[in-house]
Amino acid sequence: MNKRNTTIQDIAKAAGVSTATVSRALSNPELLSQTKLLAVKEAIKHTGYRVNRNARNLRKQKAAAVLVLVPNLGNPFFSKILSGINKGFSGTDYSVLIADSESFDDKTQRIQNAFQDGQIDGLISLDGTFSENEVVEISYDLIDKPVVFACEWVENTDFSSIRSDNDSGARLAVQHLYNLGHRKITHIRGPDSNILTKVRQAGFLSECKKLKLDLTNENIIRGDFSIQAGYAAASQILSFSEKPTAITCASDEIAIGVISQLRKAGISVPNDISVVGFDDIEISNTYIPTLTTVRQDRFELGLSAAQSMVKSLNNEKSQLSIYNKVIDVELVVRESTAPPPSTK
Amino acid sequence: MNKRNTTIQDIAKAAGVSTATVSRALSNPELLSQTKLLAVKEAIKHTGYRVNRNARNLRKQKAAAVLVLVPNLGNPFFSKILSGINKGFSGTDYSVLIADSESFDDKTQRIQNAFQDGQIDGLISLDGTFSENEVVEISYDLIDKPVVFACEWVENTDFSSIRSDNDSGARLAVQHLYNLGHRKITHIRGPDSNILTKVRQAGFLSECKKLKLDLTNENIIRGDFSIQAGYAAASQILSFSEKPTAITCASDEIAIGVISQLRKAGISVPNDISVVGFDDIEISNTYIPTLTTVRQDRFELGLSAAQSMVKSLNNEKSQLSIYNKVIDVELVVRESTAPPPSTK
DNA sequence: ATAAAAAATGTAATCGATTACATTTTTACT
DNA sequence: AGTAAAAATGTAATCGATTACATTTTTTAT
Repeated sequence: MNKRNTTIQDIAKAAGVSTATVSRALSNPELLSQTKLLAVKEAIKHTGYRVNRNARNLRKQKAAAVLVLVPNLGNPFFSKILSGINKGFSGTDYSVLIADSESFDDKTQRIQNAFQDGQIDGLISLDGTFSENEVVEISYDLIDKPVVFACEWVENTDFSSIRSDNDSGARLAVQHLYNLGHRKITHIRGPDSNILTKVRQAGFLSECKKLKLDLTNENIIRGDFSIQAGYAAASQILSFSEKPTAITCASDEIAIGVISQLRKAGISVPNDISVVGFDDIEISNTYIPTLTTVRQDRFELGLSAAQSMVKSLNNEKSQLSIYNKVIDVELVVRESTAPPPSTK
Repeated sequence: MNKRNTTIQDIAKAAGVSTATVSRALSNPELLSQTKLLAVKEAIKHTGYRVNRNARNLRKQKAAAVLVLVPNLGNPFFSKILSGINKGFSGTDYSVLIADSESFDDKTQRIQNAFQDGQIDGLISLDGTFSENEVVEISYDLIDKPVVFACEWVENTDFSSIRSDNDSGARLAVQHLYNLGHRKITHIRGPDSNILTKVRQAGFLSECKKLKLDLTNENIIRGDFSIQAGYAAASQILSFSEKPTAITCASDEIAIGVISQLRKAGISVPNDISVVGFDDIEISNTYIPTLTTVRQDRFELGLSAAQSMVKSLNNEKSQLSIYNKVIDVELVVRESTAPPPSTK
């Protein structure tokens, strides 16, 4: 029942070599002669030996784990990214620890602790809402430790980052509506503090200007990424003297909220108003109406982030290099957009 | 830049005590005199010392981590459970590792490895699809190590398990439809191998019998939990000579797929056919029509699983005890159900 | 054939905390 | 006051792998 673990000593004895040789067989097999290597491999196979991670990590001063910081685990948007991250680490020795920003008061404290405890070698953050102070805190402690932002990021910092082409996404949505004949378009933005909000709104406004569309303060409605924000935005829109003929949203959830609320007020999507989402979450293809949206490849986002982290982690000697990658987005045209009523 | 870590030795020196005393201050403060305890605490605060997990774990032969096995991370259903699990471990010393059953060929191998490498102290599985052989494999290696199944489970085994009251859920759906006047109800079940499929179907059939409803082989349609399965099931139903007036589904996703497909064939939900889902995922409250469904408290499921795991983990000496918990479900009545057309 | 260089292997220190066991100090009781 | 019991503290071995350094063996070049 309480059999002592098989250790490197046992293997050494069984194979008739020293512990150093066994260790080398494990991590630098090219240093060994065929004979000894074979003997060690044989002994390992025979005993079913497995290295003790704690011992290795203690000696190597590593954790063999990375922390993934998720803004809100309950939000299905992130799980697909996680899935990609997991994929990116499968086949490596690294474990993936997951932490939910929401579940602790002081996330930088949490990150620092994890690093200082030797629990993690790197950080992948899907959460871009760090204040300047917080950035300093994690940078200071993470000297020599890689940090990668995925999906969201922090402006004016030099952390690695993998992101979607949010600007193009916002523009594609506007272009699509413009081509359908829409001239009065409202954008429902995400939460104020969010970088995605900023970039998508900028893309929206810039494209509107380029197309010479009139812009008033009714062109932007504040929200957050939730369905509830969509409800609220719809109510606002209903109060406008001159309603827009089309809406672009900073997320699919907003879009769904808007559609559902407009419908309650007797306004049909897309017959009366067209709606474009952002993200292409699972449901968008099945919602009624199916949602025209800008697809972000979330799995790829996670996968790339993991891969760039692995690269950084292996790059022991050289100073940390910054990887940046922008992933293409794609406009998926479905039922929620149509020409504006007047042109019918 | 490369400052040596602060160790227990440094603290001992600073506080004028032995390393044993420092260690005790960390894990058994009640053994120490006020004076020494204070001195140690002071030194720790002053230096910002943090224990090295690898060293502690090596010595204690622990991992201070648990593995959560998720059938498919990309599926939003699980993220809320994960969130609960995370919550359950916050405030403890344990880290949560997440693995995706889908991402490796041999999941028991993966689990065994994690245990043998000393990477984990326990396993929480959201995945109940283990063959007899696989169960033996994990049981054998996990002697003394806690395993908790959450949401799904494996029959005829004595692992701890936290689950929803699936039987009641299935019955509640049937009762609700019966009360509305429905007499011909079809159930769309989940994937064959899944325990939830089995239990929900049994609940459905048993309740139908209790209510003296006629049952033919058209009362059960095979599927899996996906939207696509809903599509397929809808097509089958359309081919029935005598269509049901109501449908209960093994998941909300199925329900959404069914509704969307029926609608394409010109059949309205709930006017022509009523549909009840299972789970109450995020979208169910916003889908058009909003979905009548059986709510599972997924966060609670995860939280309970984590808590029972923590209990087992702390219960060092005593033999492993089995915790079982059944969590109540609740019928949430929304727009997708109505009396059958004939009674209008 | 021999010296020098390169490759292979071994010895033992090391990573940092925990804890069995030994020792000292304090408390309780006669 | 004196002794036994209890509490507090210390010493040093230990967990299991890695690696600096030392030593031996093999290869290469003259």
